[in-house]
Amino acid sequence: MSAMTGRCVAHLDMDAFYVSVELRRRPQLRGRPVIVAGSGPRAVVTTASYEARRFGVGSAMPAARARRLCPDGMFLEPDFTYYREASRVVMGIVRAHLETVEVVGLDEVYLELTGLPAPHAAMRRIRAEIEAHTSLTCSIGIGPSKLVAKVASDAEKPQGFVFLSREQACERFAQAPCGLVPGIGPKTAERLRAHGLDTLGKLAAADQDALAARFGPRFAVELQRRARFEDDSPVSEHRKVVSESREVTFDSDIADLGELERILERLVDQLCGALERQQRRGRTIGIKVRLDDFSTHTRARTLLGEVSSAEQVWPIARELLRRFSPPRPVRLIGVRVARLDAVRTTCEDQLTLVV
DNA sequence: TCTGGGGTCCTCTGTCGA
DNA sequence: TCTGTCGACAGAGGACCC
Repeated sequence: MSAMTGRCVAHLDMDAFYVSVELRRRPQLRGRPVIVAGSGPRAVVTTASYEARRFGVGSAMPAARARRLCPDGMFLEPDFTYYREASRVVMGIVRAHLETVEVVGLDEVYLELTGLPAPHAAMRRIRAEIEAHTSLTCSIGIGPSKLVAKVASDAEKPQGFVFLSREQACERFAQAPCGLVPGIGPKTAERLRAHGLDTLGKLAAADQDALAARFGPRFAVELQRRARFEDDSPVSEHRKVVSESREVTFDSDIADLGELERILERLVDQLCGALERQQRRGRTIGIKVRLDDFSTHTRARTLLGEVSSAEQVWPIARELLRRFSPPRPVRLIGVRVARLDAVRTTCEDQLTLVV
């Protein structure tokens, strides 16, 4: 626990979650390289078992590439209904032990432990209970902030249990690439590398003014704070859902506007059906179009009042598409309703409602 | 061999009214 | 009355996350 502030946060991250859930109902696959990925020509890998990762297979990789890297791998179609149910059980166990939990996706959660008499023991109990009830394992990181806890939980996967102070995190990851830290993605890491900042230690020690000149004053401060593992963001149970969308990538590109309109109308129906079931309404209607050169274009219109029905959304979405008039074949089309009213608030609600 | 789906947040730019 | 500026919004693009 941090001596100065007394703050204590845990990050609990399920190990190869989707694959592990699949292995419960297909135990004969244990020990084999298992890859959860879509089956279409443009599918990507959702999760790979640790055995598959040894072949170089990783999340977000095109499934076609994964098949080449790991031809004997067992490829499974994602079954999100099944994963959501498993997640609900895990999160139920966590909530039974602790009050302040922030669910991030199906397989990870931040926990506020500040004030607990024995936070480490509490986390070991939670982990044991999850494993006993679900046969699923997780990794746990504990630190004085969400940032330290998150990086600590990743450090010794699977089944890790890592406790670090901020200072220990700085020391342990000083030689690590900047992209280790959440919020520094591939693009930013590459830009940093181009300026000689290839490790978190170098970024943490970089000259603030020089950094600001290259990345802008605000982003520079944020980058350096992350490199120094400085973070005081709260574990917040209530996250406002501000938009909802549906999109689809085609197996092959589509140039015909009439066909695009028919597909967009189906997406509008799906989205509006979900919104109406949730009794949610929004003021901004948007479309998204990805062309065959992978450039992404969005068009949006904000209305005076809130809407949710397909009868209201579809004419606007259609007009946005017609006005954009895709100049090249289209590989993805999507529709979005944003500036949603504030009915549903927590991530958990969102996860359970979308089923 | 290209690159999902569903989100959030940030930045830049243009517009408009005070 | 003219001009500049400031803030709020909206739209678009992009980075990032799971």
